[in-house]
Amino acid sequence: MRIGELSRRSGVSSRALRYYEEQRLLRPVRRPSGYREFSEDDLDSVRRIRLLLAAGLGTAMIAEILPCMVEGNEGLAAGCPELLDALGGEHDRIAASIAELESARTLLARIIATPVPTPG
DNA sequence: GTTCTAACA
DNA sequence: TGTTAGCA
Repeated sequence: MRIGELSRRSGVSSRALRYYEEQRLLRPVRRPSGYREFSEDDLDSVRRIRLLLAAGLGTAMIAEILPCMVEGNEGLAAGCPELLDALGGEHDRIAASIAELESARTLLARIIATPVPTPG
């Protein structure tokens, strides 16, 4: 299928799909016309890419993970255990970010709740 | 009309 | 990432 169809079926803009190719997340073949030709599997790939992006992963990491995912599943294939370490690191980074944000929120709430001393 | 690349906002 | 220009 061409980029327009994949875009419609995936709900992802053609601009984004070209970007994913540039980031080597997708490898469509080229027709003699120069048009990209995507496979049915690419539709699943796009869904996974969106899932992984939503999980806060960068395109480089996603490029490594994608080949390790199988069929309709969103889990990792047994073949790439080394990725679990990297993902664990990502998980920890997110946890650290959450902790910082919670701290900031608590501080802000305290500042908001603290009454200004009235002169006198 | 659709897609392509490149470039700008 | 959206949009636009100029092609094929």
